[in-house]
Amino acid sequence: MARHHALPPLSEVYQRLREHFGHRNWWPGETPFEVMVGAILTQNTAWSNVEKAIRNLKANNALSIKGIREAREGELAEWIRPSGYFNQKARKLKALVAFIDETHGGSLARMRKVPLEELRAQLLRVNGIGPETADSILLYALDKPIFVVDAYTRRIFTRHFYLNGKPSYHAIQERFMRECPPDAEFYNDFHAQIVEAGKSYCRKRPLCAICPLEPLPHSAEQGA
DNA sequence: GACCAGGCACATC
DNA sequence: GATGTGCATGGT
Repeated sequence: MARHHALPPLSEVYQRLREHFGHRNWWPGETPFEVMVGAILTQNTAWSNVEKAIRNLKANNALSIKGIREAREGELAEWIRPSGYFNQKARKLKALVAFIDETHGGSLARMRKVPLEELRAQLLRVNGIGPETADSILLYALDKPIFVVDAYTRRIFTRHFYLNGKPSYHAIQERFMRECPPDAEFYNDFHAQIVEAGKSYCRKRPLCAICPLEPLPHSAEQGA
């Protein structure tokens, strides 16, 4: 089914979300490194589970570059067990720290100085870091102006006819970054608004009353 | 007891 | 390049 009139620009979508949810300026995490760890632990996992894992890491003084460097992978896995996929994620945390050590001398300050595109390419080579995790780290831990695409983004904007078919991660990211100013603060809050809206979206229903976006008569998913 | 959640690597065609 | 599968916990 096609739309017969023009969609509001993405900036207006952002404004509507923001009026509904208020400013988020978001990512739960006290330090940039904690944000990086959270980005890995939350892969395909509810944040409530990640919180338990983060608490365990803190309780064992392991939520730091040094802490993860010195921990054995086995005990790391036990600490992060509540976040699921704990064996894989323990390996991923080790890989992240090894990358920071080997490529940036163990310094986030040095890492932050690397230009966006180069740093993104470096991150994508690290085991366990794919496009979304890389972009979450760049935007939320390092304040780089890059738009994070996630399952909520895909679902919501497909249902509201901004996306058709099954566009790639890159295609969706391009769409947002072409229409929006390259501003880290803006990308930060926009993505936060999308997550907030996504959480209140019922997965199986075309739309929810709470969704501040324009109500639609039917779902746009499944090639409609 | 299914089904799901802020993915990713790897195998296979 | 597209598609399928394993990874694993805790909440609904």
